[in-house]
Amino acid sequence: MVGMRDVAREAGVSTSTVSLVVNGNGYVSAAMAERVSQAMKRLNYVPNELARNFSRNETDLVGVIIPTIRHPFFATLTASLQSALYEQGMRTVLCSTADVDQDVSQYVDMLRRRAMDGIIMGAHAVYPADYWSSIERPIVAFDRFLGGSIPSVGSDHSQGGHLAASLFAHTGAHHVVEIGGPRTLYQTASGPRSVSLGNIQIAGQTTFPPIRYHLAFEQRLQQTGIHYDYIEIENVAQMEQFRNAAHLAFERYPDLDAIVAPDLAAAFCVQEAFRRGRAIPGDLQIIAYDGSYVSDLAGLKLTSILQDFDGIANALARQLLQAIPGRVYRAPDATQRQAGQEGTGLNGARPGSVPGSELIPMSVKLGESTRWEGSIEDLLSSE
Amino acid sequence: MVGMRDVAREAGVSTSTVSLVVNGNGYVSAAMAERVSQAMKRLNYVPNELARNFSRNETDLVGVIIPTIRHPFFATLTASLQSALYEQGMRTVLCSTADVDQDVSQYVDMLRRRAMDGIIMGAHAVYPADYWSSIERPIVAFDRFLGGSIPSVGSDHSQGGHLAASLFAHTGAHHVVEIGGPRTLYQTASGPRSVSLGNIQIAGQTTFPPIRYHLAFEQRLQQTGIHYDYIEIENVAQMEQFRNAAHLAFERYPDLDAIVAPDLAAAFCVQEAFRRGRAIPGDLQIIAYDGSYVSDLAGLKLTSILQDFDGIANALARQLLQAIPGRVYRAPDATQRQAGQEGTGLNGARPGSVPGSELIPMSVKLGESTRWEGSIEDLLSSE
DNA sequence: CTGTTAGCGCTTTCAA
DNA sequence: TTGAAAGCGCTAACAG
Repeated sequence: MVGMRDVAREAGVSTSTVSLVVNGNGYVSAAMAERVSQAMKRLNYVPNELARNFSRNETDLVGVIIPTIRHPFFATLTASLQSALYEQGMRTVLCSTADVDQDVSQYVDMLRRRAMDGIIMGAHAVYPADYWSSIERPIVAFDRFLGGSIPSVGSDHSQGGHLAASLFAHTGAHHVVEIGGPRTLYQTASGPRSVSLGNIQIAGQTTFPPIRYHLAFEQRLQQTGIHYDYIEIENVAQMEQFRNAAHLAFERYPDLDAIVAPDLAAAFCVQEAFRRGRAIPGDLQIIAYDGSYVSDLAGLKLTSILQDFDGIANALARQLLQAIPGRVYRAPDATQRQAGQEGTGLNGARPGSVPGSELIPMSVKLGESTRWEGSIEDLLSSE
Repeated sequence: MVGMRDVAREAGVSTSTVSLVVNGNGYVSAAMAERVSQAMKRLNYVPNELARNFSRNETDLVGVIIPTIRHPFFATLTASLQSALYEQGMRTVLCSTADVDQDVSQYVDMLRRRAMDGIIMGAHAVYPADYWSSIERPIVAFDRFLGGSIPSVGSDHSQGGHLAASLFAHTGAHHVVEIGGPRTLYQTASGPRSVSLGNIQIAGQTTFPPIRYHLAFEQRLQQTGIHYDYIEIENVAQMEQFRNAAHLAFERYPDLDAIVAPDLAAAFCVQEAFRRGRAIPGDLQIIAYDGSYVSDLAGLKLTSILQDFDGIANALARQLLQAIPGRVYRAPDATQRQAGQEGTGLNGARPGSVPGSELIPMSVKLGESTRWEGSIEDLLSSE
């Protein structure tokens, strides 16, 4: 293997000069640089990144922990993340826990051993807050609060919940069924505390922010007196559960006339509706929550509450880069920033109460599965 | 940072002994091992993987190059790949070219610089064969032939094409429309050679094996005298194109009564059909090719030609590991091997003509979008 | 601007 | 079974 010394010898310079040329940082005269470049070319020199990593004590690798890359939501988010990270000179190590049937700890250990420069944590895990804080390496959480000083980024789900409920409230829904994640995640940041799904309104943070969508949703429905029920999906990584939940919704609540569900579940609901001869949106309205491409495939264009995947990804990348010592976050082009926006943008971001946390605004894309004829602005102004 | 020397000092042994204990390979007395372990615990020692990588000249990282992780097909494949690689002690670096708007060469350079131990190449690239062979580092291709000695793994698409055509032939289709990838990839392994889509039958390899599906499909249809047309998708990474292709199929060929299409396109075809009041499968039959979960979401259960994602992933992982010097491939449990099998398994794998190449058998899952009432065995035995 | 030099933390012969 | 020691290839002071 031809190394720097060889190049240095060939060019008649020292290794440090070669290093400067390769990395293009320090001051090297043009002549010298040229001479070295020629030597590199002659010898077919390829820098050894392992040695470089070892020396710098960095890998430029970021672990992206998610439940499964199969799921369109996480696939879409991961695509945005990979792009945002790439712009910052970082590469993505895929860490989908359900796909490899592994605990999160495997990947955290890689972080500890410095195999990665940081981690974006977007999967469920059972560790107490001090597990995370004791790691003392760059970690940023997606849609969850891990512990004291670990930043968190996620969509503004209270806004999303409010939007969904408003749509139903203004289109004369009577019985809404919501399909969503496990209730065991209904906990406050101050410790595990189970929360009734009844009439209460939570103060403070939940450890699992998407739950705020449910709460806002519920609250808004109650204003209008719409009856609603909840169907729980235990494991987001198992697609079967989305189908089962959809089936259950129709079996258990024959009089339902409105559904909000993660778009995978929403797609199955469409199928159930077709099969049972329920007309959409005349007889039954459906809102897909998340807004991955699946909401476009489901037999008709679903109205959906969109997450701003690129916005989330950029925020995550920024938070992570800021947590890596010696790194600076370079903002992407303005043109790129807007790429994720589709449909109607709403409120600006509001800071969460956890340090470094960010809420990314959501938006609505009206499709064929709801009855609202006007614009979203119309809807909101009539609130 | 506490390193091996510290542990060695604490335990009163040499660093090499500590190394042996950490890696659990050499011969160390139980007492000594225990003493060292205690010391590690006391000092909270965490091995530095960068130093290890540097020393071993390995990273245990594999780059998975695909067009986009957004696409359900590649997401599913990547999930299987990640699992297969994890079992071999390798981690996955996500390299989706369209998501980061980068050329394949960026990732190949990483391979050259030893930032990864190998690459699985599943995206389109324009380089000549000698580009790939000159790299002289572990590379395995998915569904394409790159160059002389680079192994290739992919589904047996001629089988898939034959299956699809047989289904149509036996259910009285008259006008079949096929939606598929770019025709410019219709090249033989012996060099770029464009191939008419007319009546000819190709001898030899195409550089892009999925094309064989088209050829087999066409050939089988001709036996029955079924009229057919082809609609081309230029860029697989752009989902819009799938929708457009679906729309185009109905506009251009109003009398079509059968469609084969990648499942994303198939899903949009269902939507078009609904919108136009075409009854499925009575009036129009649809076969989804690939068989990712999308074929279950599309408003009804689509009949699909399935790729064996786990089978493909295991073969890719095996080929790659065998190409990495000093690595041995350990076969996964029998239970895991079958995980990917769904529907009806068919012919066994047939070796391709390129060294190290493998063809993974495909299968059929009958859904609601075709009219065949019997089993697949019935269908094939009536051939 | 360029060269000298001292590591980075671990693996791996080779001796003892 | 354990220890001593020589790197692995590059970076980054520091000196010139």
